[in-house]
Amino acid sequence: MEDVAREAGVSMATASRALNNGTGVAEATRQRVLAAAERLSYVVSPEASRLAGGATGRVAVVVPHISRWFFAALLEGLESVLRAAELDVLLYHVGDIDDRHDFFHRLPARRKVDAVVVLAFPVGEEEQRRLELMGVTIIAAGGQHAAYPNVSIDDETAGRQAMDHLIFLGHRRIAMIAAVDPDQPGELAPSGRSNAYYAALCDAGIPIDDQLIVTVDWGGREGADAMAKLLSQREPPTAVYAHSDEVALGAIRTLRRAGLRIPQDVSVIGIDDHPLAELTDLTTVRQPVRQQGELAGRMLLDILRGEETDRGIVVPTQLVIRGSTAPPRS
Amino acid sequence: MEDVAREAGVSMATASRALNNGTGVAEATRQRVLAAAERLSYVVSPEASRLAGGATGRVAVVVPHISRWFFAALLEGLESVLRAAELDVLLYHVGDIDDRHDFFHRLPARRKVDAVVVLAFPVGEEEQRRLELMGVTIIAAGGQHAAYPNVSIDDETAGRQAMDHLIFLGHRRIAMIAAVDPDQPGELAPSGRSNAYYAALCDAGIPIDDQLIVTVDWGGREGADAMAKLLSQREPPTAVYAHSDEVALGAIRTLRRAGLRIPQDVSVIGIDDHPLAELTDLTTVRQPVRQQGELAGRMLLDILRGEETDRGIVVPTQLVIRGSTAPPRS
DNA sequence: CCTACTTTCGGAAACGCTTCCATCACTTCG
DNA sequence: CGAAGTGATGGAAGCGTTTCCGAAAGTAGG
Repeated sequence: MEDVAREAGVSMATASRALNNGTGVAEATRQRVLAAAERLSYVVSPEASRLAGGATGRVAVVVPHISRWFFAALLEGLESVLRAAELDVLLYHVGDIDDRHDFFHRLPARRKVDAVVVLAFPVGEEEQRRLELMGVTIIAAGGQHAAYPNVSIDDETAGRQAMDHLIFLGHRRIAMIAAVDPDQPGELAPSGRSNAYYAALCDAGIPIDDQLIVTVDWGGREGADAMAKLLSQREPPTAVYAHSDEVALGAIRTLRRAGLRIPQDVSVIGIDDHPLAELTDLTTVRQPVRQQGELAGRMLLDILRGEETDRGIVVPTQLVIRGSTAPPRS
Repeated sequence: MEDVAREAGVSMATASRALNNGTGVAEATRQRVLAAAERLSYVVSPEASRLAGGATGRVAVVVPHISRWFFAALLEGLESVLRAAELDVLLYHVGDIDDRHDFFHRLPARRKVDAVVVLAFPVGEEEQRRLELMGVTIIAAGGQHAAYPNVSIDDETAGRQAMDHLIFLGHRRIAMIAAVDPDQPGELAPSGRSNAYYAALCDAGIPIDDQLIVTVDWGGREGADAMAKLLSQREPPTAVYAHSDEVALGAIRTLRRAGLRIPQDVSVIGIDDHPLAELTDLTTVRQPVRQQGELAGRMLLDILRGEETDRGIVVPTQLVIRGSTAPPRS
């Protein structure tokens, strides 16, 4: 930086101010400094900057399951805008509850980041307070947490879109395969996707049959198992509403093995619009995942800059009708 | 740290040495310092440490496509061991060639990491030299780059396992859908998976028909298109060897739409053993993806510690026979 | 008992930046 | 025309470590 200052003919103090968009620097001077920095292809040392009281230029992203498409896509979107803003992304995978505790226990002590973005999993009150107390910004994406700024879909609306489609087609015996994340207890409160099931059925005047509701751990194989359970009943459903595409795909596999045709014998609908949903001709409710990541990134940028911003964005979902749903055989 | 030094009754210099496993510190003194640090729950400031010449405790992971299962799984494995070793993971998504150039252009200037792990994509000679020159360790995972330490599968062997299975079943008219990454040109050299096709056919005395080879961009939809192209020929194949499961899944979708049954009319085999391969009953060649990430992490740790280590691990692949392959109709 | 080493440890100088405070050249108003 | 602002700039003190170098203390050999 010394070189830059000299090149621009100013002091280090001024150079620093210019580089950090600080106030009290004549526009002309700033341009001169910026030009000099460019010429010398200079970049501030984050270490020194942070040490001297500046920002780290780093944000931590906490994600429960990297290898699941949903999280990866969210991450991809987030990373793209963060990187464009010259921020570095620190990745933290918190698989189970222990990891999670560990993360929230450690990070604060080190103060390595300016902010943390939590991808689609609940953060306890205490954990949140702990972070906020030390001035780390925190935002969420892909899950609804009224507690802090976040962007997500409206799970209940998405669920309704799926359920209403099934009901509109004429189905009355509709099963639900609810998925929960085994590693992330806490949000066991009734999820929006489940509520949608009850509400839709209620509005349509269809009685609720507990037998038609199966709750499993999140995943394709689990979805397959759930479907098997559903098929073992006296009066199997004519349609299945799965909380996610992966689960739906699992259900379809079981149905196929059972010799049932889709959608002639049983209709199946999922949520997410996983890339493979298109390939497998699965009807689903699309949510713009990458976009949620991007929006979260922009929101974070705004907050970091101290600008006003929406503290709760809900992105729309949309029914995508493909070949896995049809009216029930009459 | 000052507090710790005082608490232990030594100077800061000694405290620092003790904390960093440096030499020239009496064992008793070291224990005293460590105890004091523990008592005060002290952790070194990474910023200050780095600024003064220590290591950053950070490693950059460069990945071309976060949201593809393969890369995400690799990343997950890598992250797990790196994190266990107290290293932080900086994530860099380099989508296209520009990003990539940008990355290699910028990172060195910042010196923010101790090492960089390149996930499954080629790095140019010059780029490599640039990194090595400045003392950043570099290793690769998920792709074969003899240039530096790496862990991967043997693509040719994997391809042979797939092809040999098809040939063993009696297929002679076998198509190949080769996949290339549109964003990462450079490795256009014949891939191991393609070589396997030629070699297997050659060994079996089956003539090669160029019409049966289609090269497409990587992806399910592209696989579907490729299959359509294959089906538009006078004499379509009885089996399809796809370079990856996603491509295979795309091919299957086209086959289904064309009213062809799998595996009775056409056999399809992929490579990777994507989680959805199991759900869709796709025969494939499994490669341990997460494990490759973990091995790469360990290898990096060894190198960083200055220990001897294998500089080229090849993990085995394995044929997984499911329902998408069968002998051809005679 | 003295000299020449070998260990162990403390002093202090970086490391590259931010920011408080003082300085200085102008404006502006009475 | 002078006093009181106002905005731009420079000087210098940290920020929390690591590491070079010299000093002190202990060991061994002569």
